[in-house]
Amino acid sequence: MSEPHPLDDDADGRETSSTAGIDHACLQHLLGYQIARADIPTRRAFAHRIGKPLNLTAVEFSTLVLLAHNTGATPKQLADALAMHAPAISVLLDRLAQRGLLERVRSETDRRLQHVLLTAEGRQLADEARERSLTAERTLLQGLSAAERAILVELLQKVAGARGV
Amino acid sequence: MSEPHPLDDDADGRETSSTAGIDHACLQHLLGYQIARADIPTRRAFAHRIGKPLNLTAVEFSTLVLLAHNTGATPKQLADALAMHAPAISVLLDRLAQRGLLERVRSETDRRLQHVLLTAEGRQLADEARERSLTAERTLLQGLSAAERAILVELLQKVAGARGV
DNA sequence: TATTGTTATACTCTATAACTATA
DNA sequence: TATAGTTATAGAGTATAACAATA
Repeated sequence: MSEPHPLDDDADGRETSSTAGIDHACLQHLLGYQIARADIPTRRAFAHRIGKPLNLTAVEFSTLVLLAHNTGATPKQLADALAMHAPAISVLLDRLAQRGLLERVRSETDRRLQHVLLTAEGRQLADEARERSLTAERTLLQGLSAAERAILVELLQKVAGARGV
Repeated sequence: MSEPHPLDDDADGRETSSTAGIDHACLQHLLGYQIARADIPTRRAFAHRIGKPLNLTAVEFSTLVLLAHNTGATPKQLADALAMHAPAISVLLDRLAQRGLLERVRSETDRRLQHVLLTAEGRQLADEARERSLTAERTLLQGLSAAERAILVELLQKVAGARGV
């Protein structure tokens, strides 16, 4: 996407080679396509800077950061915030608990509920991860000005809040 | 995301209820998080307007549209354009071929290559799908001005072209 | 009767290795 | 020796149903 014109044909009209790219101008205007494409370097940057070194998936990262700022959140709240289903959150929390990063305690006032609490180790990892996320973000968005970054985030928030159907 | 302040606590400092949302301001500035959130209504709109009525996944849709504008593209070119691995494209094309939407013909000049061609039915479905995508796009982005839409697409393209690592 | 959370299960996606046929 | 494409397979992610405990 950084090349000026990544089309197949040369200027003199030579046949398309099998290794050259094809023209995706027909999809460029579609938000879903652009989101999917922007997601690729974003996930790669996450994996490189956070995921692999800290052994965290994207949702594990989000869960830890959310819990660091929302002490005692319930699994249901996490599921809603992360757009995940209850069973997925359940096994996710199992995994993080087994690593000693968090604990689940029954609510006193409503014994159906649990409150999820980070351990000291969990909080430390959450802080480390969030710090790394700032570096990763800078590297990923170095082609954009500060104003452009702010606009991008704002517009994505508008899309996220859209009804869509 | 459309509410002004979707925080847990009421103004008088009442305790967080289990059903209220939690504060994700700590993640709001992260591009990966925003992309993941914007992806949700986008995929929902796709499924509602195109995926279910036309029985197409997002990559199947993209494949048909790409082929409609790049007659005779090779599986490798499609794999590169869609950021998919060769085996995934292989079974994807199998599925679409079995539905009578496309055909694969061996290249005369290099018999390792195939050229993928839409059938009349495939081309018709591609046209129908692309037409529906315009409607879906309008509905999804009705909260944004035309200028904002253009900026959003442009900024996402910049991100897609970023090195990121 | 409704809600929270768990377990079990199935289905899709993705990733890799191993193979063929061509060059 | 390298490339295009296929098959087989394993792994992760995601979805639903069935269940237990509590309200």
